[in-house]
Amino acid sequence: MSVSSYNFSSFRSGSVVRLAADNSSYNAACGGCPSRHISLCNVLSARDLKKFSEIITDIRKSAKQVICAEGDESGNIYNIRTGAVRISKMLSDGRRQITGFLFAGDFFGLSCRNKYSYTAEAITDVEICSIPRAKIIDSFRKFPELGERAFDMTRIELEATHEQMLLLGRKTAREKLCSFLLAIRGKYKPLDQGDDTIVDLPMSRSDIADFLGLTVETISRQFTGLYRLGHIELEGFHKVVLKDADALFALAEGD
Amino acid sequence: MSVSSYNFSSFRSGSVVRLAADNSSYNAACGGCPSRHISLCNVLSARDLKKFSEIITDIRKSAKQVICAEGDESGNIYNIRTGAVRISKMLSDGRRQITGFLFAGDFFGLSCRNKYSYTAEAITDVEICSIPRAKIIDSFRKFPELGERAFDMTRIELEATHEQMLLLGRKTAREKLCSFLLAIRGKYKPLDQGDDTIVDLPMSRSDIADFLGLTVETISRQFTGLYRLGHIELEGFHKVVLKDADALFALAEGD
DNA sequence: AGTCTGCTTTGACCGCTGTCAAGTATTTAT
DNA sequence: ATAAATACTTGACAGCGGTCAAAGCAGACT
Repeated sequence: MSVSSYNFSSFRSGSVVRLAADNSSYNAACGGCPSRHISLCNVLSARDLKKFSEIITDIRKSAKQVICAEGDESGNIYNIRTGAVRISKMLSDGRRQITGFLFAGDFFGLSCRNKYSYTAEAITDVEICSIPRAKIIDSFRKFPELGERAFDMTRIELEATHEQMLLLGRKTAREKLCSFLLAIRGKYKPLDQGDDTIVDLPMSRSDIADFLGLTVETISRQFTGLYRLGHIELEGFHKVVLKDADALFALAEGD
Repeated sequence: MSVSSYNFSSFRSGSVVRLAADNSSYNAACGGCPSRHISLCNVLSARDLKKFSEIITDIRKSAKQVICAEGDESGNIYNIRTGAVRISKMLSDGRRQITGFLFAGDFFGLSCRNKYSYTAEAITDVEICSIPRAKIIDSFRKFPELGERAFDMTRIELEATHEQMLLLGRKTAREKLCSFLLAIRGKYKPLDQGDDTIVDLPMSRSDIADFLGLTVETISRQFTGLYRLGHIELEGFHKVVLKDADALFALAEGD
């Protein structure tokens, strides 16, 4: 089964993705996990995974539900099996910054001490697994390769946030949207159709705005602008066809 | 010897901070290190530190010199012993985003794979130690507490970048500058003088602008604005007296 | 099917911050 | 010390993106 079977277009329907059990003896919680091969835990042997799975709780949330809230006691870390999640921070007057969109295989909740420093909400229906913080930190000691993998993933995330800071601080609205479309495309490598690439956007315009430091109206105008230039086409609100990725790439950095 | 002895006001002169050797038998490279107690390596025992110090090279750079450049092969990670460093990324047309200011005890260069994804430059004269990537990753395995400490520091940095994304995407110019002044104050806990707090800013106005996603002119106008409100006073370009930290705090979040 | 509700698009206008330019202060070099 | 270069401040003006308002669209629920 290939990775692309799990790109996020596959769960937009909200239906539950359930793999047929394979022939291994994994604990049910992890054995059938559709994101296992791209998750934190993919470094564990079958034997270690079974042990590891004992500390895991399965959770499902439907779209728009809160998974954890800024300020809550950060008792658990969460790993996404299917679906899309947004991570956000708010100012007291309601201004919101989305700091990341997370998908199958991504985890969150580790970069906090006592309290979550951000809110995580389900964008689509999601399946996630929850792991007590104290226990996963134990696991990092028990299974050093797991700790290394978590560290690696954290470093990759840190690099991505640096790129996003460049975007937020220095790019124009058009550059921001082009960068975003390409980043989403790159991250989930959706199927190519001819020369065009179709990108699924499970999040709303307002989510995109709050991710890029813009308003909904500006996002909408930029989508229209790119359409008029012939670089994209819109199929409903949540699908974008990239007609000319090279042009988008050029626009993304102001060249 | 307290941490505050090493707050960054102490090296603004550019003079070399050198501690009297203590009575231990540390290797010279690390034994006299003025940032040892706040650095990565502070978790190592005297014995382990001695071993660890064998892979370290001391480096000095004077202000404005490049330590490593975006795109260079990322062979080393760097730890700051004294001085201030700026980390930045650039767009092809020269627009720059500073993603962080680093000081004694901070390290950089780990969150990259083959190439550095950012440029690091000395703001003041600096003393840094350089450690080959491959060897420090080895050390993480040999001294697990060192790896955990690096992981912890990386997670703290990641949380800070989330806060900075909120600032870049959603705060006004005034809110950005107030947040910045308070963050610098909080980070280095400089000496209080009466009720006022004096904050040292080794970086230029243009560095501050590129850190906050603004222009030099806007930074300058905001400094003047805060001065006219009576919340700060300027002592030369590189010292700010916070006359009313509470007011700044309120302004930092738009309350 | 039809209505409702929330999401998205579009338009008109405004204001914050950027741009350009000139003048002042500070640092560096001689 | 003096001169030159660099850094900072201030002013006038412009424009990008925000705000406010209204209309179009799509999915949800009877």
